[in-house]
Amino acid sequence: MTTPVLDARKHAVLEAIVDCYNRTAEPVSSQKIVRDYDMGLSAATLRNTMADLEELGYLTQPHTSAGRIPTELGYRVYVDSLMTDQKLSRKERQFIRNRYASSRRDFEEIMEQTSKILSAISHHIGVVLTPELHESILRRLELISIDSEHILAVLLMASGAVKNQVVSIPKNLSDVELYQINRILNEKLAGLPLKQIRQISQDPVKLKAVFDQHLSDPIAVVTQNTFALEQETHVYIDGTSNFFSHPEFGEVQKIESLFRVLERKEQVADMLSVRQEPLGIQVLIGSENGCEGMEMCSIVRSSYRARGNQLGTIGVIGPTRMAYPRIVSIVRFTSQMINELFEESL
Amino acid sequence: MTTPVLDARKHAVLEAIVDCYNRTAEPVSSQKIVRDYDMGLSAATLRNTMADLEELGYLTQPHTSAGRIPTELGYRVYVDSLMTDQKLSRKERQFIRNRYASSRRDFEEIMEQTSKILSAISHHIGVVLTPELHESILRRLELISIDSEHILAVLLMASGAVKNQVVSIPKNLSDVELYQINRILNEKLAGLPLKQIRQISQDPVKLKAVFDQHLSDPIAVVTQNTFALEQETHVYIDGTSNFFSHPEFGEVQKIESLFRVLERKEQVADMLSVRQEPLGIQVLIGSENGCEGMEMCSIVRSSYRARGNQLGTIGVIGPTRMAYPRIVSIVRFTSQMINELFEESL
DNA sequence: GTTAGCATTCTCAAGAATAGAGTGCTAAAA
DNA sequence: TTTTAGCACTCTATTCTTGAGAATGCTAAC
Repeated sequence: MTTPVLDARKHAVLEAIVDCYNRTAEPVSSQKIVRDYDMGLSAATLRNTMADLEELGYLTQPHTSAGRIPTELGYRVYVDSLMTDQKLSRKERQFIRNRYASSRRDFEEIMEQTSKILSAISHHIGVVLTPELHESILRRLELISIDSEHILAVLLMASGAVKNQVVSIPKNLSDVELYQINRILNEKLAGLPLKQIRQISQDPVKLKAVFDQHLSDPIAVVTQNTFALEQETHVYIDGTSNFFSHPEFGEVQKIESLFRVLERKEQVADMLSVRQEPLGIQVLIGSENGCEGMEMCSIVRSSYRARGNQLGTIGVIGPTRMAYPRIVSIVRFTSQMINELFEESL
Repeated sequence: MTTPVLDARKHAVLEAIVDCYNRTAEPVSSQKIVRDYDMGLSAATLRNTMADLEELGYLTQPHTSAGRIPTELGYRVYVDSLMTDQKLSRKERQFIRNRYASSRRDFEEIMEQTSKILSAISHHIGVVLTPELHESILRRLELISIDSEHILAVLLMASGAVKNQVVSIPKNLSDVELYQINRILNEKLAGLPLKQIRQISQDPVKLKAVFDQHLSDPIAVVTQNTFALEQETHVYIDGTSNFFSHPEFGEVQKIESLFRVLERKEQVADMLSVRQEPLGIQVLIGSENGCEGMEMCSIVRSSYRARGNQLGTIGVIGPTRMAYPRIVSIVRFTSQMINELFEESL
């Protein structure tokens, strides 16, 4: 990371402007800084500095006779090198802990609670992505008879996730046979990632190799139908209506484009999902999220580790003008909490 | 039902106004009716009739020199006795059938698809409520070991719904014991409604009566923990962003109150759920839904029959100014489709 | 290098003027 | 008795103007 070519004063002014704008949602004037921040400089001097910062691309003006607001680049510098860590208060940490403590400990409940907690404490949108089903490791499989043509396959993942799948079966499969198949499948497939199981199930050669002398027609069919799963990530979203309280979304069309995106869960998953860097906090500012209609939103996200080292993502979506230090702390603390929850319980 | 005290002309005028307002979203003037509807009356005569209808409470004016719009009472009359059935076109029926045909046939998928279909074809919000878990009948129960302290209980309902529940168990329960318990629970409890099972599980006397000589401490504990379910209805909502296209929601605060309600699934469930009249279409106009913040919305709902006679609800939420005949047809046809799906498949 | 002062630019809110839509009423026609 | 034409009246929505206020950039002094 290259240090931005900004002297101490420019840093200080940029920080003040970001801070002030985040609080007021109004363009920041030189006067305002003189009054609210003790910089030991006159308004005229600040104006000069602000003009410099604008020329460098860190600030912009809505119109000639208005104050300045940070550009995306300005926020970038702020987030990368200016802002100071702001720990959550004891009260806030306790709030999060309590919410988790008072809910059940199963996978789904943790996911759902997390999105609720994130939105409740950040006052923005809380999002949780489950680990990709394909990457998940099968821990145990249970086949339950429904009728003569269908069974319910219950896939219990190492991550703690449970996936139900209705599967068509060859007719006239007796309970005993089903039980046998169930036993063999567990024996041969438990412990493998779903992706791999799927490859096996679709390749007769591999099937033969894995199941050896146990392989039979019914086993092949059941295996194939059970693991014909789509790529799948569950997306939990909460707090969407928090966006109505932000003044920058006072016009319907701005909020409309946002909501249209949020309704497409795949798009949300795309924005949030962490592929390259596995751990730690990431901040996507404005158009960096690469999603049309979300240019005025920033995302703070972090991966978490479910059981079996499965990686999922949590995140907060808010307006570009968000209190980054605070939101970063919230996301960091919450992802740690999830990691702990998965380690200790279940 | 009492026939409203309206002569033929008043009926015709009211119908024309409702129809016109629903298309244009603008107050309807006497001129407009003369031009668009062939009533054989002059504007002046229409004005007299409209004044009468206003006095009777069926119409209102936004301001003195504006046209008329229907009141809730006006819509009520229109829906109850004026509007004519409008069958879905072959194309629309085919659209719905195709959507169902190209999706899996399991319970969850049907529920989710239905909310999507409803919103896609109505251009409003599609909602689906699953049958209440408490009313559902247990078809089969499967206990799957997770670790020494937890099992996963899979409840397969007669309706086709599946409920997963992580259950704490007494330590050191062997696989064989678990299997035994599983067998006995199925033997004794399958076929009973969850509500009843819950009562049994919490009452030592009833437990003893049901399980007879099979009753043991582990069985009592597992039963109790497995069926300690909350009252639960799943709510599937789709198409919320359709609301942005309606001109009456041009201001943020109007749409805000709506979205705040939609985020509370319990409130949506309350509005939709049909308690008294079990079958058929119901139309709730404006404030009739009894939900604060939803006064400008109407609801068209219908119950459906899942397997085992479990009743759920589907519905469409749209602005009070909606095309009632069309929406009613959509909801009616879709609920029939679901009934068929549950009868034939799975 | 910093600051005070000032002309300049632009927005926003309030007021005034105007056009247009639609009504209710009255008196005539059917 | 019912219907209709005509017209005065009311209210909205749009446009334009105006003035106040906020903030700036620039210049000249400190």
